[in-house]
Amino acid sequence: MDQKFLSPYKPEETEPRIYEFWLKSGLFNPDVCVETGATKATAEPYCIVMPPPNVTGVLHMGHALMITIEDILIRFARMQGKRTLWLPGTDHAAIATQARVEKDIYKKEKVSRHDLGREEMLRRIEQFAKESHDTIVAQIRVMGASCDWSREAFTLDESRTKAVRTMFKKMYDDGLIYRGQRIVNWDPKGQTTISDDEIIYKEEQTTLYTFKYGPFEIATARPETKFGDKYVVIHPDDARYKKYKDGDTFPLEWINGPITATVIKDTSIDMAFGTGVMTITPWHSMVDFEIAERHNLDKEQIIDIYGKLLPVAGEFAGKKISDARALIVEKMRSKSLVVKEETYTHNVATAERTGGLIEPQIMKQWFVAVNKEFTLPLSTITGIPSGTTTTLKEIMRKVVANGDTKIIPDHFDKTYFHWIDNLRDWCISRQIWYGHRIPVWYKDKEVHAGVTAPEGAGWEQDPDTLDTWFSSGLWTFSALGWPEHTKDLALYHPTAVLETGHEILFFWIARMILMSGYGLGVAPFHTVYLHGTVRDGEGRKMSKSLGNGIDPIDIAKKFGADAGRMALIVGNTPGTDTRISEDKVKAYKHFANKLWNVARFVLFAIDGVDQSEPAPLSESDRAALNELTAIAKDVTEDIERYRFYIAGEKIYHYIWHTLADKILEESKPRLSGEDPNDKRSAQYTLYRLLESSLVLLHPFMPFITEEIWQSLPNRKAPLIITPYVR
RNA sequence: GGGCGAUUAGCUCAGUUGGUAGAGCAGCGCUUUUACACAGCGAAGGUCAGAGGUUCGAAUCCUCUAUCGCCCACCA
Repeated sequence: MDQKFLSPYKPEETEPRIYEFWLKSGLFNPDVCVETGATKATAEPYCIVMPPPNVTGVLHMGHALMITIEDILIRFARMQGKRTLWLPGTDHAAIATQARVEKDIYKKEKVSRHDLGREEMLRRIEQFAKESHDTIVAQIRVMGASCDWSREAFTLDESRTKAVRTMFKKMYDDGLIYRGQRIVNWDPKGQTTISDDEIIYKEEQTTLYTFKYGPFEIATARPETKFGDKYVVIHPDDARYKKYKDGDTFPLEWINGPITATVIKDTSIDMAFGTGVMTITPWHSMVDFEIAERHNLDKEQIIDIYGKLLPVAGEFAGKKISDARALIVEKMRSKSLVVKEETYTHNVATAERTGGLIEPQIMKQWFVAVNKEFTLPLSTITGIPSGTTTTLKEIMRKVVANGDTKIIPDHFDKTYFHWIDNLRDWCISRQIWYGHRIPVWYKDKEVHAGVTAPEGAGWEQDPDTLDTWFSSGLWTFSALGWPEHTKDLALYHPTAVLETGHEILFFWIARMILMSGYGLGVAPFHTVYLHGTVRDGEGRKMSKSLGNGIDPIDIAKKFGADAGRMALIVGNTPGTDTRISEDKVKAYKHFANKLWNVARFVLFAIDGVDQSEPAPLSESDRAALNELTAIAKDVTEDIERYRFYIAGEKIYHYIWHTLADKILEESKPRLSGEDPNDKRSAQYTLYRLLESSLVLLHPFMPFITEEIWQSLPNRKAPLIITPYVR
């Protein structure tokens, strides 16, 4: 017996060594598994494309949970003999990464990206992204992830750029991508548009002013936008204003002098709010914009992209809106137009990345039309046969509704449908520098969309970049080599499982379904497994400001990655938040040591002899072996049904409280007893039970199980490719 | 405002198709017995948020109420 078993288990010594052993074996690569005969070439393919972590810094425990679940699925599939590929990668995360680097640079050097220029700024971001990437890869390795590093992809590398441009052109040619004047969420601080999903609403206390507006009274929290308001909107059923007809005009005295206003009747007005009358600012409000669109009204810009007032504001032109508000109210007072001022609490839209106050603007942007009909030439999507006319929205809906993709836990499909049904056209252009530049070139009135720049001089590329979710949406197939017809793509797509946090169901999962459904005519994955948020011991979200974040590397150092993995998995049901504390991890470190000592005992008991030759068994030993067979079957079924939280616990419980506490104890007198047959039966049984336990536990605690496996007598194949059910 | 989920032992959570409640941690008592004190053995601890209903039988299915959490939308 190896001397190392005489002292307690040391994960910090074992884990890096075992990971190196796996890397050297090449067995993370399915092609190597086929070459060495570990996997049959004809075996069923099984693929997970890793959700690419953002290269914005370091991984947190949420990523650790993701890595653990996926590694369990992957190791389980590989041990079942499937042709198993786990493809790792990272995401450039355009806005998030640029904002992070801009912040760092400003903190250190007090300069903005505009001071540095596009080229230098991009150089700095790429440098940061590379360092962050290396950190992330190191963290993923520490967790024991058995992913194929030879296939690693990046959402902004050459191959993925080609995929993005190919998809853009295809959608453009199909009329699904268009450029239009539309109201967008403008972040004056970040100087970019952002998507609806990147907005965070913050509660704010402000003053609600009621102004006299001709014969009406109107309420507003934003006096500084009111300069151009020349439409007054009333609900058609509002009895108080029956005498005013749609289209009536009337003169009135307004902020900078007399204007003429027009009455508009629209059912979107809430009669119960304030006076039931409002004026609209279509250029700077989503709701107002929609009213203006419905009635074909004029739209006028009041505020520029830096948050300053335009000449329409007269004497206030050039002032920042934050400074202008009080001055405008003062002027309104002097003209006796202020009727009422009251304290008012409402939510203001802010940008998730920069914290800037969102100012809606009408701008020329690129959009993906989600309701526009087109013909899908080749499709295996249930309910959308090849050659039928459909919409992107319909694809997103049917893939989930008809079960091509199953979401776990299933109650999330309600949330998903709710989102799909309220979906508007997707604004995909961003005014930032880091990311995929829009593959469109202009020359005078000519527009060229393509994978490469057009021939000839005088073409200028669109300065904007694409929403990062555009490239993420292609991930399942771009990572496998699309648009090239690669062997990997044919073999591994659609992928088996997409495992991620539920907070990106809309951002990402819906868009992957859109892209794969549209581009390839298939659902990108059979199953979506959504894990919950990992919280600290007190139930708080882990964050930098609270300082309660746990680095997976620290956990691995202190308790072992195996223990960290078990702590994240056991009792953690899909879609539900989980708490992680050092106490819980410590418990599984103890378990690792328990298993270590079981191995020590068994190795000692078998006298260093290979016990794989069957022996005549006592009745109780036969029962013990049968019991384990039953547990193995049970656990296999649990994993197949994505119940890792219970599978892990069952194996834990078996090893500790059956194998160690009962079987081991009962074997002691038999091992030192007089009956050689009984001793042999006990030895064989102990050996078999240990062996099977290691197999069962391997997907959960890969390091220690492989380490012990390697110490068994006459061991040839690594545990990582040993069949799961024997 | 709309939607989703949760409420089970002191704490954190399981409980798969309905069959008189389970685990870890903490705590209590005993034990340093030659695999392990990162341990063993033992005991204790819950009217399963509340009310009503379906059923031979409900933590589990249905209705309502309360509390908490999350997501979406956002009112001038």
